[in-house]
Amino acid sequence: MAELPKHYDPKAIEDKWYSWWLEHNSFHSDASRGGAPYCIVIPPPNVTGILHMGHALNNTIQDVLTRWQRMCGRNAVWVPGTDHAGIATQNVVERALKKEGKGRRDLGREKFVERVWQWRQEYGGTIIRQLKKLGSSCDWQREHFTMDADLSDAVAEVFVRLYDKGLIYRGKYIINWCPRCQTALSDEESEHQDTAGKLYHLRYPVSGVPGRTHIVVATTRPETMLGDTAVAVNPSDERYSELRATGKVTLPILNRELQVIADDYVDPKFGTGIVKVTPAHDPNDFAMGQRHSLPSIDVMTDDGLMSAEAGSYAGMDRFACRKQILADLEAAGLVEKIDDHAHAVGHCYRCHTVVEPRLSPQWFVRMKPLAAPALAAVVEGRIKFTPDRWTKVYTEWMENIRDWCISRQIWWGHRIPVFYCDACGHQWAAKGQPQACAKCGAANIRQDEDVLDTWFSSWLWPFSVFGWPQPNADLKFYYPTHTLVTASEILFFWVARMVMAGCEFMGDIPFREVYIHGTVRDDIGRKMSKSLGNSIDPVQIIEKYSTDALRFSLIMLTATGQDVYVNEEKFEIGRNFGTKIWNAARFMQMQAAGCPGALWSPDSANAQPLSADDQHILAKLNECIAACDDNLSKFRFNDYAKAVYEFMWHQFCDWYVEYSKQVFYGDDAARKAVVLGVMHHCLSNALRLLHPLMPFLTEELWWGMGYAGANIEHPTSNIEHRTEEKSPSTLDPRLSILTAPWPKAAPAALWDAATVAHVESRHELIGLGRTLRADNGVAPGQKVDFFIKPVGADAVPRLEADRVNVMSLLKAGNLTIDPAFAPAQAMPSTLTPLGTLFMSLGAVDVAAEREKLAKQLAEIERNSAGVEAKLGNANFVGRAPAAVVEAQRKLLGELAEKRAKLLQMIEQLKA
RNA sequence: GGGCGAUUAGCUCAGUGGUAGAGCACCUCGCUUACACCGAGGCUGUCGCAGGUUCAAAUCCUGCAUCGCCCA
Repeated sequence: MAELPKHYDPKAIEDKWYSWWLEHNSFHSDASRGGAPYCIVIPPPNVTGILHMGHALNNTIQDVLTRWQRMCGRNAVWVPGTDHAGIATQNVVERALKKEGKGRRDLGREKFVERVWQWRQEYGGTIIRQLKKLGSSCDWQREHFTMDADLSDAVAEVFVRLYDKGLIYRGKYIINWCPRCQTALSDEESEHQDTAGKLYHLRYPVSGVPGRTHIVVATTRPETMLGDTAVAVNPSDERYSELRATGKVTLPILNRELQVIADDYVDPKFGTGIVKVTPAHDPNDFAMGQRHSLPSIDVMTDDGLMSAEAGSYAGMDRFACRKQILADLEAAGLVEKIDDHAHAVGHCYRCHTVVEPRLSPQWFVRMKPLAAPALAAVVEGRIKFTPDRWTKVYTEWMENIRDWCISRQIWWGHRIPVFYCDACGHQWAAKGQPQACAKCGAANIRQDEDVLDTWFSSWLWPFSVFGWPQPNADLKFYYPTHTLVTASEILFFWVARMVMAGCEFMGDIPFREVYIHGTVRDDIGRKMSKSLGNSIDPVQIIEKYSTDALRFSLIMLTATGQDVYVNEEKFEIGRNFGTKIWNAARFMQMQAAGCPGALWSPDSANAQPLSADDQHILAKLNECIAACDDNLSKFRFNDYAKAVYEFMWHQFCDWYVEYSKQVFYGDDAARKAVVLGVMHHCLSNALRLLHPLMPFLTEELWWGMGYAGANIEHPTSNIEHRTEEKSPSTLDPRLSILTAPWPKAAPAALWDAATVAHVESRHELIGLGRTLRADNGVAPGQKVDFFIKPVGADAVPRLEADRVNVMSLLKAGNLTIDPAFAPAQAMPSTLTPLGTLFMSLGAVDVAAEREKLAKQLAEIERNSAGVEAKLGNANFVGRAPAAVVEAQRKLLGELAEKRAKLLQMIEQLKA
């Protein structure tokens, strides 16, 4: 039996187990296996993406849930895949083309799309490889891509259905235009950023109103004035009644006459109460334009330059034009003033270029009818959000839903399945490639040039991955899925729309619960981003600290639904914990040689009596199991992680392993077998509890400690570590910890509550004794004598039973337990729940000891006074619950007792 | 402008009505035969501010401040 290295070395081990799992397709779920399904579909990462901390957190959580449910016996599946990220991917390939001196139009649509596919074959697998590195137990046999044939079929099916239902329409509306990507964006894809801009107050010349030479309008985008077709005032605003009646307003520079309209939209209290109206470049102005039949003049081109409509500014960049127009207006004395003005400016979510609100013909989905059932699903509680506050965000968005612009002027994506007949003008939507007009039969047809928003395929993900629209067993078994795990950023983009699609096309919700986790930030709270250079690469963390460490640390730090602040050193938490467990296992392995024969197990509980410490650790294990179940079911992942950490590190290693040394270093073979058996029981349970978080270390030890046998409660005594020297390919995959049963609470008959409480008190006594040592400068290795004056005679037997433990952990040379003990000389002492503890020292600093005790006495008297005041308050005694009053009375009694003892101890110091 | 969240130990955060907690950092001591990626001990808080409800408030209510996010 080779001794294990002191430090756990994850490198070889993590790759080894992941390959082993893959080799046996261990993550695969089959509907035909039946059972209770548990299903998660991954938020498909962008195919151009590389793993960042947000992914690491998101996918660790999904993996924790999947592994947990799998161990609980559910038929669990986690469906992975990527989305085709239309704009982002097209951008990447266009950039590559540019290096060759070419543009996409040089290639033509067909060749370009081919080129994108080629790119995806070569580079599109990065994020998937990284998800594997993260230990994700995805069913890789079910990996999907939104551009795959079957998922594309689902997209076409959905489009045609909505089109035929009249829920898809094409029209000219104000949309968000990205001049760099040269495509329309949905409202959600335009990210508003607070920008310190200017509010320009411009004078427009007026004639026909006595005493008025001009009006003043304010705008943040002066270049759009070239598209003004009116000015507007509030109908109730008397200041401008004359202007409306007889005034003529002229647009400066272009000298176009502007209509003067009255509209309730105008706020008379804002600015001068008069606004310029540019129907082609502002959504509100567009609406006013519709109401007043105003002409719309688009003064820009697709690439953000000024168009021919901009007169002499034609061909200028929009921001250069802004400067020039201001200069020209200034020269003409038409700038009244310029104020600083903070406002939110839309930016393209893919390239961060300033978005231009612009009139453009696009395809839209009518959302109101789709939103109604999706809203009801959440309001009626069929879908639950965690944290709950997102419910409100969701419902408010649904209630104020706006139509969804789904067309994009790019080539990479699902082409809109709408066809036009040049012969008869018929327009229709169809799946596949029709050869002739559906109406007149003419062959002269063409397909719409635009492609669909990527989210138009993602919103179908929870059922398209199961083969919809083809009816099949998978769809029936796995849908609705169970849990959706995502960050808040895509609540509207994706989550809300999936609910709509599920309700519309499946007639049922897509998932039952949505867990929304926080954003990963750097340690001063900034979002991690490449441009800030503050991102921590999870792959590098894995290299340095291991996957298990990354996962554990990340989860440990993530309070439910709150943002996570990370810096590199925080990943030491997970690494150190892994090493701690590794060494505990190593310790057990070392003791195993001295313990031949049958070990204790819960089934053989009657064969050997359990000591107080055995009972205590078993009770703690039970608490830990309960805490894990409770916290996991409430998405409190950090509390789940803490529960295992606390049990393994503090209860198991700090106390139980320390106590056990006295047994192992002695010669009571029966006791050894009990203690080692209890340890195996604890470790085998803890490994299983920890497996969802640290899949690799736990699998390694599962086999290494011999738990992977048929009966995990009876590990063989010849524990053998199967590390590098044994190829896992010889191992039976059915025995993997992956499907080992999730721990269940043990029968409470294994321990006695009073005994467990006593052990807690003993822990406290030992802690206080160690403080005595430290306070009095006793070196850690030095043995000193201790004396306990127990609280009562009945405590004596228990303390006698504790003698070995107390002596070893206090490094006591001698321990005297005596209810009548009175120190013959000055001794440092302290009150413990089990009695007064004295420490023998040659020379005692009486003054210091007295000062310490006096401090304690003062504290107790202060507390007593507080409690007495409470109990003296008739209102408290009368109105507080009886149990609370009783507790205070008891407390007062205890304080009085302590006080008496302290006084006695101070008295004894004088001796 | 509207909404949401945060404000507790130097840092990151738990704690939702009954005598303030964890991890990390820091300080002291110790390489004791599982582990220095360790062990033992210690220090640190008028729980953002101001009112209110209550016998009792970090916790509930109101207002304010600061920071962050979302939506206009």
